Amino acid sequence: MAKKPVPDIDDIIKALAHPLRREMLGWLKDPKKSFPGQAHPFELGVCAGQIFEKANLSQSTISAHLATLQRAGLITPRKVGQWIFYSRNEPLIARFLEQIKNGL
Amino acid sequence: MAKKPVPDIDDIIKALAHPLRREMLGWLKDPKKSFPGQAHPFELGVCAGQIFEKANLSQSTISAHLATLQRAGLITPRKVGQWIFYSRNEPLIARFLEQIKNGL
DNA sequence: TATATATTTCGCCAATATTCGAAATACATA
DNA sequence: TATGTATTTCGAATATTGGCGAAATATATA
Repeated sequence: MAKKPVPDIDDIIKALAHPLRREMLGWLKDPKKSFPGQAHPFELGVCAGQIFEKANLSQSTISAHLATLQRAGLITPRKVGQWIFYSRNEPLIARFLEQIKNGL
Repeated sequence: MAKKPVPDIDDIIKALAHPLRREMLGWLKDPKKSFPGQAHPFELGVCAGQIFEKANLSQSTISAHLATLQRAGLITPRKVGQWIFYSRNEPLIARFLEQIKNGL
C-alpha cells in the first residue's frame, strides 16, 4: 500500500542499470547537439517524440524507460499542450553522486 | 563465446542494482565491526562463511551474489586453504566513482 | 463534433534475475 | 583412504524486466 513519494537510491541505481536509460540521460545533457531536429525551444526540455525518433525501439518501450527514469526522479516532465518535454533533474543527480561517493 | 575479461561500467552498475549486494559491499568496508566473530585475521579479507551467517539467505544465494560482485570486479577473492576471503577492490571502486561522476 | 498528433497504458510473451535445496568440488585431517 | 568443513555449481520455481502492437487518453484544430 505504501507509495514511494521520494525516490531513494535503490530506485536510482535500478533506473541506471540499463544502458539505454543511461544513454538517454546522456542525450539530455546536450539537447542542442543530440536533437538538432527539434522544432521547440530547448528551454522546455526535449520532446518525447524526439527521443522516440532517436532511440531505435518502439514508442511504448521508450515511454516505459522514460517512466522509469522519471520514477527515479532522474528526469522531470513538463507538459505543454499535447507535448511532454523531459529534462534532467540535475540537483537530484548531483545529490545521488554525492551519496554513492560517500556510501559505496 | 566472447568472455568479458575486463568488467565494464554496465557490469558494475548491474551488480550494484541490488540492495543486498550494496549492503555486503558496505560490510566489507569495516570488517572488524561487521564481522566481530571472524576467527581469521582481517588482513586476508572476510571469510565467505561469515557473510553467509550475516546475510539471512541460503548459502547458495549468497554465493551467487558474491559471484556477481566478483564478476563486476567490485570484490576480490583470496583462497587460503579451504576458505575464500573476500575484500573490496578499492581501486576499481574509485575508478567507477570517477567514471559516473564524469559520465552521468 | 470530427480528425489529427502526441504520448501513455494494457495485454502478452521472451529474457533475465533471484532464490532454494541438493549435489558437486576442494581442502584438511584423522 | 575416509570423514568433516567450506564453498560453489546445478536444476527448478518464481519474480522482475524488457520488448512489442493495439487500444486508450489528452490536446489541438478544423
